Amino acid sequence: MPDAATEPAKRGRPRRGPDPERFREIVDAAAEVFLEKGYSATSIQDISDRVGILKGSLYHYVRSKEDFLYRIIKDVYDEAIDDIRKIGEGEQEPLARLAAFIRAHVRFAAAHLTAYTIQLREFEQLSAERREEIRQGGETYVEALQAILEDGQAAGLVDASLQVRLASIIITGELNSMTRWYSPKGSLEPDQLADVYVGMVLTSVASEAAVTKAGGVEALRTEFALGQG
Amino acid sequence: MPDAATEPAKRGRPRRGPDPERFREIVDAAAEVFLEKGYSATSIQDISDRVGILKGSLYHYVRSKEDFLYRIIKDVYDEAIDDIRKIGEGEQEPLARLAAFIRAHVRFAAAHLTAYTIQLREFEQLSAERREEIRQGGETYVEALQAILEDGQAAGLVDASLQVRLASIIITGELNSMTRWYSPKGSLEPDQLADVYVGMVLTSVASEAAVTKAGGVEALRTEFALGQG
Amino acid sequence: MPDAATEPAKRGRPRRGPDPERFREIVDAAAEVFLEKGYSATSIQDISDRVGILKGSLYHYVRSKEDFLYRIIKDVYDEAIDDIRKIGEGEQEPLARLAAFIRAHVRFAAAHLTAYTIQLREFEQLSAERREEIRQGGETYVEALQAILEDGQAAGLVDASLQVRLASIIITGELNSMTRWYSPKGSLEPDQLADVYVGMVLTSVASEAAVTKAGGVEALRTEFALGQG
Amino acid sequence: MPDAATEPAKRGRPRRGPDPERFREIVDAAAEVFLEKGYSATSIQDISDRVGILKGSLYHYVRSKEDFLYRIIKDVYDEAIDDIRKIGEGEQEPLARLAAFIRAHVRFAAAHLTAYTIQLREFEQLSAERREEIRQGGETYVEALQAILEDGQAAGLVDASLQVRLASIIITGELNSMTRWYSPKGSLEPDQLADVYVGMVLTSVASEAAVTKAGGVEALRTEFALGQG
DNA sequence: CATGAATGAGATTTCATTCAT
DNA sequence: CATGAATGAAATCTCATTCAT
Repeated sequence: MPDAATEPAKRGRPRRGPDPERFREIVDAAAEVFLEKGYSATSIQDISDRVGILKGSLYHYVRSKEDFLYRIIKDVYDEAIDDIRKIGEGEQEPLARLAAFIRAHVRFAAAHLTAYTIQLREFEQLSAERREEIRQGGETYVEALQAILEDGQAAGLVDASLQVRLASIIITGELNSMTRWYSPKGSLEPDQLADVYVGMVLTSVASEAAVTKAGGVEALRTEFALGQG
Repeated sequence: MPDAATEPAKRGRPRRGPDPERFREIVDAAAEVFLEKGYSATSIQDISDRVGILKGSLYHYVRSKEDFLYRIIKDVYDEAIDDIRKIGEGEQEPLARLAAFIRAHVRFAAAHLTAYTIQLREFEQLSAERREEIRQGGETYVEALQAILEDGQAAGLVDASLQVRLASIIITGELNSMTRWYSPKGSLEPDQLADVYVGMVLTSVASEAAVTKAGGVEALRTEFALGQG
Repeated sequence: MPDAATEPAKRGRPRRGPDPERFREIVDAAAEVFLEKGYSATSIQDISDRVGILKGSLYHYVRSKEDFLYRIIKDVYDEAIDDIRKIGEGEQEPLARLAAFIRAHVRFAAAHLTAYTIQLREFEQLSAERREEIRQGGETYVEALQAILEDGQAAGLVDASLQVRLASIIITGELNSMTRWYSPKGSLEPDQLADVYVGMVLTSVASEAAVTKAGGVEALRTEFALGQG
Repeated sequence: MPDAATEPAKRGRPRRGPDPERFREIVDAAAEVFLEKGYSATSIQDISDRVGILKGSLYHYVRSKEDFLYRIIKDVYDEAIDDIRKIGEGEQEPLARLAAFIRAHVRFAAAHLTAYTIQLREFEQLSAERREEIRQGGETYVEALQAILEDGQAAGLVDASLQVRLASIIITGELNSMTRWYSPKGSLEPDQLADVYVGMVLTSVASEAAVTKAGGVEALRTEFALGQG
């Protein structure tokens, strides 16, 4: 995976590549502006203003405006994929795994709020080839969720009549929608938000047996909570 | 609400403005393109190409590109507000009202998929004044939802420990996220989707009492379903 | 031969196409500047200045700077090909055909001096696809010349030991080089120049027999001359 | 001839300038690229890529892009002038001198193909001062040729009715056009090509007397040939 | 010598908008 | 109403050149 596509401005032979810290600084500036104005409505000028550099100078780091978007999205995407893989490696119980999945997602989205939001909003603005390349990343959130729900059904803990694929899509949308309003500057900590999500999602799919086992819906709703932040 | 801004090209002589059908046709074309490419990434050319007209000609119908966006959003927004007002006027029982609210939302979003999606995605691209003007429309979805949930808590049917404001935001996001994947061309009918949403949302907020009353979570999950479409 | 490639700015459906006279005016202006400064050294600004228009306005007529070059070259090329085809349709005698070919070439180059010069100089600046497309035009000057010389050898009028292919290339270069210095503003008429070319080229390839038949080299050198202009 | 302009980076301290071999290497790289893409279409990047160096580094050798062009052209030009001077110093007979001139030209062009081609094509891209400076080099090819032809007419060996100035220009164009197709990689040796040129050019200007003296055109055409290479 | 960051100017192209016909 | 030419501003990108390290 040499990823030559954005290896900033590698044309000829030499080039150790530019200072990676500076590069990150610049990509982060781009991300901020993309978040505020939207990718298409952002000009290269906007980015260079944010960095405090002339617009032409940005092309030291990147070959096109789209490269910025690509970098931002590729990076979160790769990390997100890693994250998914690790989830529930310990947990065997499906509802516990579901809870862990949700919490991981909320934490991740909160930790990479800017980039993750951009990925959700602007993915379609990437060129077809790059969209394809990134999508190959493998298993998606939806698929991972679906697998957990299926395990849950097999274990009798998830409502057997649930349309698992559809539910996964709905839950994913529910979780992702936090990017539309969540701010790290607010008083709501990621883990507190995760507690709420976990409670709502679990009860929205739990089987009768799961509810009973937990001692009722309200009990189930707090069973996997971390408590006050 | 004089709304002169987009009253298509009313200037100078006593003109009744252009053929309203043609106008709708053109605004719909604009909406299609905005949906496909995003507002900022759409050029006036793109729209005129879709209509089969030269770009200069569009200015007979509209005074600026933003007018298209405004028209599209204003129209759905107004209809949506009307819709909300009607909800549950009959229903007195909070969970029934919640179910009705959800169903109405799904139906509405499905019926106005393009415009509603654009409203969600591109609202921020409107000028500050127009955003302001539109927002004055009144009570939002979130507030309406919140009111229902509060009634539910008062009636002991919604989990008393639920953070109602937060839950309303989450549920709204969950419902709105259907615009990211739902297609009227698929085999899933709006009412079928609503059934699923209703089941998941209701159980995600229901109190112990509500569950018991319904005869268990699974029962509650289908209590307000319309059944097969 | 729809030739959509430069059909000026046809994006959507409609478009009868712009005023062809204005288009020609603009392409001619571009040709002038290309001739003076060279294609690569010419900016779109240079062209628009020459036309007396803003640079952006040029994109009404053309989709890229290269389109100008393409138009210029394609047009002369097509006419040149037509020209070649007609040559010597009457003449049966090889040396007469050779003389006619040379005269036609000189007249053509003089008549289309700007465009023909650009074609010779800047052909390589076209994109690979366009070069390919144009080359398909068919038989080239060199091939046409070669055919005439071969006929001449068969008839014993061209030196049998001549390397016909090589001679054709050399003669073509000799003829084309007039674009490097010829000016219609000078006192040398195209037909006078053609007389000189005809005399020099014919004697440079003539067989012993041809010379004898003409009554000597000097006689041969004037045999196909039109005389004073 | 102080020529400080490109005396590679001699400023400030007592420096002998950079390694001349490295300098030549770099200028040669520039020449290659100029030949392939044309001077104006070549970027400093292109050159530095070819050398395998970063573009900023080129400015250790040269003060501007034009300096490369100047170096290349100046060098061939100077050598070419030297070459002309030597021609025919031995030969007294005009046709022999003409043959020697042609052979020398072909050899020279073949030996310095890249630089000579660039000189022909890109001379006009030099600044006015540098063009002037170089032209002062003295007598040009055309003038040298013209002198030979005039001697030939005086000796009765060149067609008396020939417009000598015009013929010189034509022959020069004929010879120079070899740069448009000749390749040292092909099987045609410079001397073989020179044989052909000599034969064609001599018969194209020879007087009746010269032909008779040689024993016919065909004989004249091979009289000064070196034969198979 | 070479690097790599940056500059500043300019190149090509796009695009919303206007307007005479 | 529609056209098509044009505007004027801005957007993306290129590039020769400089310079501290």
